[in-house]
Amino acid sequence: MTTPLGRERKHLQRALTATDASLHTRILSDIKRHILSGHWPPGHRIPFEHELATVYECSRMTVNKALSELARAGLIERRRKAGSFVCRPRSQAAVLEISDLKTEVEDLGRVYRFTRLALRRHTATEADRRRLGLSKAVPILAVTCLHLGSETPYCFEDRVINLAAVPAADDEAFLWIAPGPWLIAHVPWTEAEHRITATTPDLASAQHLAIMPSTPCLVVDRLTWRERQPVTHVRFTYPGSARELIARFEPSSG
Amino acid sequence: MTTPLGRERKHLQRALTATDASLHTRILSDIKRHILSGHWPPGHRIPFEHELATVYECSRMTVNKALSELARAGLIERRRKAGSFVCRPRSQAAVLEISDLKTEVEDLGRVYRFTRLALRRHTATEADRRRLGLSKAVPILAVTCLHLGSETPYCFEDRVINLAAVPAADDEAFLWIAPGPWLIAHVPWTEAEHRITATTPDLASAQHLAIMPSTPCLVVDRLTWRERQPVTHVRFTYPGSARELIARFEPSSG
DNA sequence: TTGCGGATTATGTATAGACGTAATAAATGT
DNA sequence: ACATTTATTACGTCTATACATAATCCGCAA
Repeated sequence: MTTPLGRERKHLQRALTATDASLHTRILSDIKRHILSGHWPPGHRIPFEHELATVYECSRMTVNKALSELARAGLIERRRKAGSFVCRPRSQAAVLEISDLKTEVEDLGRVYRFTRLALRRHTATEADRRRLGLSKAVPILAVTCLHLGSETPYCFEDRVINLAAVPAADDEAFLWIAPGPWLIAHVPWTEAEHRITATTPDLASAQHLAIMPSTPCLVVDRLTWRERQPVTHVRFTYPGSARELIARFEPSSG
Repeated sequence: MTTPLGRERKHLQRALTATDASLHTRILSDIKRHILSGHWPPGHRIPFEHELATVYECSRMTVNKALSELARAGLIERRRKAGSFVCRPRSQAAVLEISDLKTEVEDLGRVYRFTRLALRRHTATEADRRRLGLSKAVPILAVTCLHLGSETPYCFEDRVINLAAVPAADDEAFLWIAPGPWLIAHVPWTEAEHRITATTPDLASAQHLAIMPSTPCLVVDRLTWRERQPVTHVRFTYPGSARELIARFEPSSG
């Protein structure tokens, strides 16, 4: 029977579940398993909150916590009165982990080193403004760097920094710390947009990377904002052979 | 004063908050704003749950819901007894939205069409097994397609499907529906790994795309599993000029 | 000074109940 | 037959409380 016994029942549940973490975690992974295995196909209505609460002998709030997380993860869709339904998989999405270059190079088992090439402070030219999506001629800092793996050119970095957004960058020479890590440490939180293309390198890149101008290169453009204010634009040019961007996608973070 | 007035106080709160959604949503976005603006820098301890509960005149559970979400989003870190702290930004990560090719082409304002080229059913060769990460010689389906934008070659698709994982694919000719959309509709949920590289195209790709073999191409390799079982491997080859992968990153989904 | 043990405290999990909200289904009137 | 109202239902939010858990703080002793 389902007489409400409160705390007493909770302890019973604990004893039975044992090994696993919390109850709502267990409910969550149970449902996730049903969905991932295909046992509950897209469109299938999963049991109501009160039904699951009865099955797991817990309160509706506990079930709600599990279902809410599944909804935020995009595995289920919840509709009032109707119930909760398994979503159809999203258009393929992938989380592209773009760690910093040091980690990247060292993951390949090579020794990381970078050299700062040019560093120039000036007011934004038309080209700079276009790169940053700015209309005003703010002061900017232009930096170029070469990143090496075991003394072999690995990546050419061409960056402009909006000094109006990051005044502190003006006091930095970027000889001991690369612009990327420095910015991460000094600009609290950012939004970013990445553009990934395959092209032949421009002359400067080809020269610094010591490759033929016809070598296909992977070019990653990153524009970073903070509170809608453009902070920095950077172009990374990798010789196509040197680099693979790897992205993983799983339905949920669990 | 902070006399507990329960429901009465809740209605007062509603009146004050008005415009916005739910209380825990408002608490969440308030805190997020503090972090994104840099007002609360990384490492900063945000107010305790009970403090926020007092400020917002609500119960601790409501604050808990907001803080839990922020923790799951990676904006804050929570430590028992110590409190909740603003995280330092993750190594740059980006959500790469790889929608289906139809949408992709139509977003460029062109008319989508695809043609199926070859379709062959056979047991997995050594090369196929390597592509899928299989050790056994299962039956597979090999398909090649050409995707066009306004009758211009846009992308060459070279795919193998593990028929042991998706037997139903054997009855499909892929003349009216492309393999990608068909699989999404028939394989419920999947994990995937993407590899993105820049290279010169192989002969078949260059020929079908009607480009010079020296043209830099963006190559996207996608390996898809379901419950750890390899489902399909596909290689998309885009002429570098035709394609940009765009990825956006924000600290949280909100 | 250093190491250990207990008190303190913030978060983590769960509950039972309440009311709001939106969408469906049923009953009703035209 | 169709439109409109009403009732039902399941999710959404919030409360007040309880106890678990783990880390820190503090005092005491070696």
